[in-house]
Formats: sequence, structure tokens, C-alpha cells
Amino acid sequence: MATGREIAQLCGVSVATVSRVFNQPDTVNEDTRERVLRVAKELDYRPNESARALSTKQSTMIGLVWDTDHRRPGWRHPYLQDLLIGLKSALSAHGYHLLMLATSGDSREIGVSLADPVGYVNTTRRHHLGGLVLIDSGSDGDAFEAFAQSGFPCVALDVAVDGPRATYVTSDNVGGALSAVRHLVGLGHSRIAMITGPPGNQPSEARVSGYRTALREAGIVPRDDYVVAGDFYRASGTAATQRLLALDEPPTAVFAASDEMAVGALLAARAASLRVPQDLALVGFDDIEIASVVDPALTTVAQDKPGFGVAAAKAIMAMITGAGREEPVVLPTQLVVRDSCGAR
Amino acid sequence: MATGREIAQLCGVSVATVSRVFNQPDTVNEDTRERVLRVAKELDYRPNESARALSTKQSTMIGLVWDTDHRRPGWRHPYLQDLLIGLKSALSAHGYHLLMLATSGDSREIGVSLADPVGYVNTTRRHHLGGLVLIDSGSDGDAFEAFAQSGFPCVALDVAVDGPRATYVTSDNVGGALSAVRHLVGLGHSRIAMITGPPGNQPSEARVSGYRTALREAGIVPRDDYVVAGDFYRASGTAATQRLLALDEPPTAVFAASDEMAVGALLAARAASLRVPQDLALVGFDDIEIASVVDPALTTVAQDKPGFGVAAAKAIMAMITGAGREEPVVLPTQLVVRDSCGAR
DNA sequence: AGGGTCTATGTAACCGCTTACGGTAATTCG
DNA sequence: CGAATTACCGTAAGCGGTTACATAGACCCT
Repeated sequence: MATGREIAQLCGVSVATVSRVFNQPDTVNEDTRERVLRVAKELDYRPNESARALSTKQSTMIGLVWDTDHRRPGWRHPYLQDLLIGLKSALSAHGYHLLMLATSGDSREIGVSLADPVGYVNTTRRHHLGGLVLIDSGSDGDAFEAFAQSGFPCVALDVAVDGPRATYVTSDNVGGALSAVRHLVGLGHSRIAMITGPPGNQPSEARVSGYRTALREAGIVPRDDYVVAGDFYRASGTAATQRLLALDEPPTAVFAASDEMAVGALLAARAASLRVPQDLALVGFDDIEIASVVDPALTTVAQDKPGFGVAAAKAIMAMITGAGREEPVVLPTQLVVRDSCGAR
Repeated sequence: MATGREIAQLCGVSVATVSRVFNQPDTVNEDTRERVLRVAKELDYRPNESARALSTKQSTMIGLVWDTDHRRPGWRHPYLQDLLIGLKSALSAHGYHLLMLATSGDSREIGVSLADPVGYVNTTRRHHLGGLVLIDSGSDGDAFEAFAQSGFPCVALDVAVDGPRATYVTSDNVGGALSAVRHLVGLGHSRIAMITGPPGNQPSEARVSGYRTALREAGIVPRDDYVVAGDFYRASGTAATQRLLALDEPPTAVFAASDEMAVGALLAARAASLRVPQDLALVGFDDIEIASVVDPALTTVAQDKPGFGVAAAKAIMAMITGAGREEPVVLPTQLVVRDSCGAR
């Protein structure tokens, strides 16, 4: 592995000049610059990142905080892979890498836990990370506030955070819910129920709000007994649907805040010998892979999955270079009409 | 951020002693050690990772090579999330982080592409990474050989590689296929076809081999026209099934090398008005989420998803500390009997 | 008592790169 | 033509650790 010093010697210049060739190219004479570049190329020189980070107090890495061994075992992010793809490719364009921060750990204690962000922030400092991307695992939004306050560039996904250099990206959950419920209204439904996510979850609450607005808009008075809380998991969708079907005046349509719960609802309907969509129309949220494959295929609100990653990367990079906070990003959603709503 | 020097001054010792307290605790007097530790704790001291890496030429990071903008667009790893969870948690236990290496890139050129691993290897060197984990995206196995030859600790997933400090972890694909096909044989089938993965893909070929063995074992002569190539995608499963059903003597059971293709087969069967499993029995491979949710629920061979990550982490760590190569790891598979095979 | 060990710690070089500062030669200007 | 810029580049001081080597007591032995 060639070092800057070697290049310098071979070129008959000082290490400072070599460094300048790569960092402030215009301050060095064109001839020497080319000479250095040529030799650097021959020797396949790459500046040592550790040394560079040590010297500049700035690495080319972004930290990813993603709590996995979580209080919600079995929870899977609905579109982690697409998100990572978007994130990675957008960061790559800036020459940045993604460092998945370890949770909990050993004596040198790293991440530790979201309840105690100190470890993560320390890791951020120790590695001179450029910033942090925070992935919500469904219910740790409040924990993110501490990160946002740390002063490091932070972008949270699906959780609104505030801080000197923090922002977030989220889907247009209100709009998505609006379009879903409007669609059901347009199909003639008036007894439309909703299965929500866990209380306090921001996307879920936004979806509920969109649901309510769409109903009022249609002159339908929202009924409290038509809004039942789930937790994004499939089983809760089943349970919620059972409760809904047991009402004196059961709904004819259900809007679930996640596809998983919609699938759960589907199972409940089947178990109750109800046909979907004829007896019970169903709309979900997320457009996960499963949605297109269940029978009937699920009508759902699709999110811009790689868009999350791309937007997060852009925001982080903007905050790294410029030194302020960025505007939150709201990604558009799109209603994907399939069979479970009865439109076909 | 406290530095070692500050600790040293406050304790009236030299920086060397401070460093020793953390790296060779037994070489320093107990009293001073405790004093240093106490002050370090008060100041919330954490050794700077960049400096440490620069000095020791060894960071606490493992690189993850995962080609996303791939020649196979739309390809999704069947269980990336579980794999990452396992990987991350096992690495955490050793105080290591996972660095997702950027693909392609900018002037400082990072990853570049799997076809040209030089970039990745350079990044590995520049960051003093402890080793590399290589995730197969379905068809870049041969590219991994170059990594394995680099001399860095490497563990490939689902691809057999060889190198001075390289190893791999894979499922017992032969065994999994064996159990799947034996199961079908046990249900009375003798006309059993198989849809394979892309040619050259190692797990796929192992599954084919298991399939053949199971047939012979049962006294059934494998027929070439019963083995049709897919590419792991759903659509190829549909197409393959159509070809199979068009045979003079169509199979009564199909074993697909991936769940996605099994789902594709299911769609083809439906389109041909065949009942599954009565007219056509189906078994898949992977046990992805979709498997349990399609109708009929898919019988499939489950892989130990987080186990991949855990095993990879263990192997990497073993190669980092000890300096040799590790034995390849073969994870057990398990047949999950659901409805598509007709056993119920 | 003098020499040899062992233990505990300090000294200083080094890892490889960045950058403030200063100097020299070439260029510009009055 | 001398002075003031300007362009270019070298010197050297970090960045924050690690570690080989040296040193200084304390202890043990003959």
C-alpha cells in the first residue's frame, strides 16, 4: 500500500504537495500535479482513511441506527431492503459509506440501546461519522429526539424530530389515507372502519387523521367504535377485525394502517366466512410484496420505498456540507388498486 | 470529547500508561489503573477510533459487499433483513460494526463493481477493515473469488469460495431438496418436476442434485424434460410451469428452487385451472414471508436466516483473531409442510 | 554489598495525512 | 528598476492513539 510519502519522494516533492494535489488541486502547478497523479496512479495510491479522518475530524461514513433486538420481537421493517438500496446508492454518489452501528455490546460499549443513545453518539464521535440515519422500528420515535439534539446531522425516517441539524423524511400518510378512504367511499361504502398502528406511532396517527378527514369530507360521521388499535402486526389485524365484525352494525369496509394487518383482516374475514371484497372490502398500507400475492390481491397505498433512502441521503449530505437544518421531506404515496377493495 | 492526554494529566501519568490501561491492563499497577479508569469514566473518555485504527492498522469494522444496482434489476434477497439482524448482533458481541461498502461512485472511486473488485479491496485497506462479508445476489458468485484471493478475511454467503483466509456459509441445499422431494415421493408422486435457479448458481445446482438423488433413491428415473431452468424470479416460475404442463406427460408435482418461482408456478396452475395441490403439488425453497400467506400456503424448505448472519460473523471473527482459514459452515434446513403439497 | 530480575512507568518515535505558516522566485506595477 | 503581489511549494506541527525501548526502584540472591 503506497503512502503519500512514497509518492512525494518519487516525484521529488513534499508530502504537503501530494496532499494538496488531492484536496486543493488548483493550488498546485499543473505540471507537478500531473506528475503526482501519474505516479499515484502507477502505485495505485489511495489516501488512508483512518489518517485522513484523524486529521480532518471527518470521515466518509454515515451511521445507521437501526434497533433490531427490539422490544417488539419478530418485527420486520416493511421495506428495509429497498430503503437500503436507495440509501446506499445515493450515499455512494458522494463517496460515503454506511456504517451499521452495533447495538449493545461489550466493554468498549457501543450502541447500547435506543433508550440510552449515549453509546451511539459516542460511536458517532469516535468514528468521526458525518451524520446519522435513524430507522424507526415502529415505536421508538421518542428515543430519536435525543439523537436529534446531539448536534450531529440526523435524519429520521417516519418520525418527526427536531434538532439543530436534524430533519426527517416520511410519506404523505395523510394523503395516502385520504386517497384510500376516498376510494372506498367512491365505491359506495359508508360504514368504513380503520385498524390503526400502535398508539403514539406518527405515521399511524397521520393515517387515522386522513381517514377521518375523508369521512367528514363525504358527510360521514366518524364513529369511535370503527377505529380499533392494532400494532402493525398481522395478528392484531385479525383480532381487530374480529372485534369489528362483532359490532351490532359491522363495517362493510376496513382500512388497515399496514398491509400486514390487512392480511390479518383477510384471515379474519375468511374465518368468518365473509367474502372479500363482496362482504368486506379491504385496503392496506405499504404495498409490501405480500400485498400482490394474497388472494384477493390487496388494494393498498404504496410508499416510495427507495425514495426514503435517497431522500435521507440527500438530506444528510446537505447538512454535512451546509451547516444548517434541512426541511423535512414528505414523499408522495400512491393508491394501488387491486382486488380486495372491489373496484374491479 | 476527552482525549487520552487529558486523562493522563489529570492522573499524573503518561499517555502511554493510559493507553496500557485499556489495552494491556495487567501490565499496569492496580492503583493507577483504577485511578485512570475512574477519571476516564468521569470524563466519559472513549479512545478515538480513527487514531487507534491508524496506529494499529486494524479497525473494528467489517465490510459488507452487497451489489445492489445489479444486472438483475428488481432482484431482492429473500431474507436480507434476518441476515443483517444476525450479522449485526453477532458482530456487536465482539464490538464490531458493519460497514456497507458503497458501490460504484465518484472520483475517489470506492466499490466500483463486482466485476472489478479492486475498488472494494482498496476500500478495505484504506479503512483497515477487519474482513469482508460477501452477499450473493444470485449470480455473482464467480466475482467473489477475487475477494477471497485478496488475503483479507472473507466469508461469502451461498457461494463456495477459496482463499488463504476465506470461507463461506451456505444452507444444506442438497439435504433440503432431498427432504422436499422425498416428501413428494412419500405422498405418492412419481412425476416430479423441478424448476431450477439460474445456471451456475451454486445453491440451485445443489438443490438439483438433491432432487436427482431423491428420485433415484425412490427408483424413479430423472427425466431431463422435467428439469427446467428458471432464474429465481416469480415470472420464470410461471413460464417454466407452463412449459411443464404442456408436456405430453405433465408432472403431478413441482419442486421449485425458490419460493418466488413456486408462487409463479401457483399462478400458472391457476391460469391453467389446475387445483393445487390436488392436480399439481408444489414445494418451494426459502420460506420467505409470502410462503405462508399465499393460498394454498406454500410447503417449502426453510433456511436458517439469522443463522447465516451469525455464522458469517463467527467465521469472520475467528479469522481475524486466528490467522488461518475457517471451515465452511453448512446450515441445516427444515421442510415446512403447509398446504401446497397436499399432505394435509 | 553488588549484580541480576522483575515491575511499573515514562520517553519518544511512529501511523499517514492535513494545513497554517513562511519563504522563494516569478510576475506585475508605478 | 525597486517594490509589491502572486504562484508555488516546503517545513513542521498537529490529529490521538500504540508500543518499542529505556529507566528507575524494589526485591532477591549469593
